[in-house]
Amino acid sequence: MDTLDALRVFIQVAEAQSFSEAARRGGVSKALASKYVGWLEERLSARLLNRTTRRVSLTEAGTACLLSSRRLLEDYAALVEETAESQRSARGLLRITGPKVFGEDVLAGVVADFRRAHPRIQVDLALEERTVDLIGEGYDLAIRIGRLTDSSLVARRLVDFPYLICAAQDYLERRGTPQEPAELAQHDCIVNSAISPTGQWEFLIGGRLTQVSVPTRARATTARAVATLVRAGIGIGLCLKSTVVDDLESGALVSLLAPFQAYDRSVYAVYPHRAHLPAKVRLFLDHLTTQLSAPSHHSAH
Amino acid sequence: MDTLDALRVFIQVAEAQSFSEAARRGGVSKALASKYVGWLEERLSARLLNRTTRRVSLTEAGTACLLSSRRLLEDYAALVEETAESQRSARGLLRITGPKVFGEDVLAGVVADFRRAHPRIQVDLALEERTVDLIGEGYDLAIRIGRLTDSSLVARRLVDFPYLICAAQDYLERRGTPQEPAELAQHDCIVNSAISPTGQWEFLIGGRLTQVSVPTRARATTARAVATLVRAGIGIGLCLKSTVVDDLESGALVSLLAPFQAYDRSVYAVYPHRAHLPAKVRLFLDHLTTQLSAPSHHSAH
DNA sequence: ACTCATTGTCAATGAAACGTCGACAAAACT
DNA sequence: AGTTTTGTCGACGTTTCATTGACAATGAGT
Repeated sequence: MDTLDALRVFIQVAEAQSFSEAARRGGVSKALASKYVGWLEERLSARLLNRTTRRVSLTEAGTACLLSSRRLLEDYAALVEETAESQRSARGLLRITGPKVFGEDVLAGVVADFRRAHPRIQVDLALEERTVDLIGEGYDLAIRIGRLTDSSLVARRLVDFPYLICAAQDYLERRGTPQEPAELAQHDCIVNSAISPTGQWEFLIGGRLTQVSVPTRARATTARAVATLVRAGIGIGLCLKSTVVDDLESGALVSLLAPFQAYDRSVYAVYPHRAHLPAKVRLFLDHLTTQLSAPSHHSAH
Repeated sequence: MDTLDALRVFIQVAEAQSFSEAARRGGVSKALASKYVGWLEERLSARLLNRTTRRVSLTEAGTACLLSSRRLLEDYAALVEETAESQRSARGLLRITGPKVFGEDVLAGVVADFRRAHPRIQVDLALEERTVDLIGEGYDLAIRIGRLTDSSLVARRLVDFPYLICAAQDYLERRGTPQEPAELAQHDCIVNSAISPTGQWEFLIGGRLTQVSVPTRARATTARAVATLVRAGIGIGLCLKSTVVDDLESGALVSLLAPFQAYDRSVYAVYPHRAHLPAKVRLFLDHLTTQLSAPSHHSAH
């Protein structure tokens, strides 16, 4: 028995001066209208309407209640509207957190674009390596790269970053082709320091994810730089697929150790809950998705 | 599922920053608190609280909603208080209707007394012979004399006015004692024009209420005047018992036709409903009861 | 005065919630 | 690693819901 519904019915009855008429207008049975008013009267310990079978009139308490009720319902409507507005409107502060490198290389650009499209949404982009507590620190969205730990949060995969172990054809002719990760120890490797700061590569060996230390011949901080070094025949590199796909087709580069290859990163957007996503978050997610599927951004990281 | 209850729970959860804590304070199960908030969110199509199993924090929509909710609940409390006040307080306008003669003789005095006791209650005393429509015309109370027609209204008997057919001892010695109402035709009768304007008396004959026309020797407008005429031996009169009780004891007057006697009037207070009687009405009813049981008023009518 | 339609309420009834319990996974603390 | 506490979910028995039809009271139209 909802108090607000009861007030609504009471107002309608008072205005129509009739239970039957009010019931017809309000789409309820007259018995229910009677019950609602009776319930309200019981709750307020006051008779609101005097009624015979033919006539309905307000008591003094009813008159007072009628005025207050109208105001109260208006206030409630305002509450609903206000809440819906802050839910629906493309404004307010959008707090995003993400890893530093990806943030600087990609997110910053996306955010700048987004702000042009939605100038009334303030964006607060916090780039930190640690995994922040979304809810505890009040973030709307986190960008995470790699595999996610289970949690009560919702993750949406934005874009995949498939990697391949590659080497130039002439390098392999000179040094041979490794058949297992362990054989990399006899090779020269080119390490992307952004994703392998410790000089280790991830492999799937015997069904287990294993870190393998590789001899670092060269380092680079971007996927494109690594690809360039690999093409030059300096060594074997863990390459972002999109940067070397043409070389693989032409045969200049060769993919190695495919069965063991495990380093596949994806970019996830993580947010607190799926239902009733605020407009500002939804808009940014859409923006992020379209921007990241555009190939122009694949070069980074 | 009461919207206001849901808002209350939501506020408590937001303030306690915890469902469990809020549930403990509010005396509900934590499962229910969770449901209330969920229901509210569904209703507002907005997530109000972000929550993990350990932390609860307000969303932007939740912040907006929290402020509005507090105001709304305060307004509702004010509504309840206001209504209760207009119900409970000894003030406002009290509209009373009643018959003219009784009103002038008795009610006016009672009302004057009442106004001294409760100066903040305005009394509107409408004296009309017709039976007014309490509810249609917005009266709080009607004073009715005699038998009441059945209705949806509530009647409270305030005081009885028992009547007796009486004659003086010496009149009966001269003219004989009637044994049946029909024999009154051979007698002289004294009629109270206030209660028998057509010169008819009411008798119970053979179990049926019957109007009997009596020969009118004299008329008077008050019960006391009738009693005086009867004492003087002018004729037989329908006397208010309280005016002649002393004469009956002394033997100066004799009661006649007691088995047929039917004219017994009572004063009733009639009001729309029993439950939740407003204070002003209840106070006046109490006042009326005590004033009318005081013997000083029995003389009139 | 009599009929007749309409009013507000009540009792009965099947349907749909309500609120609690126990269980569960996630998270924080020891 | 073990333990406690958190928010949520599913299931269950109970309560309340909202409709229906019946009823007395009432007023309008003969």
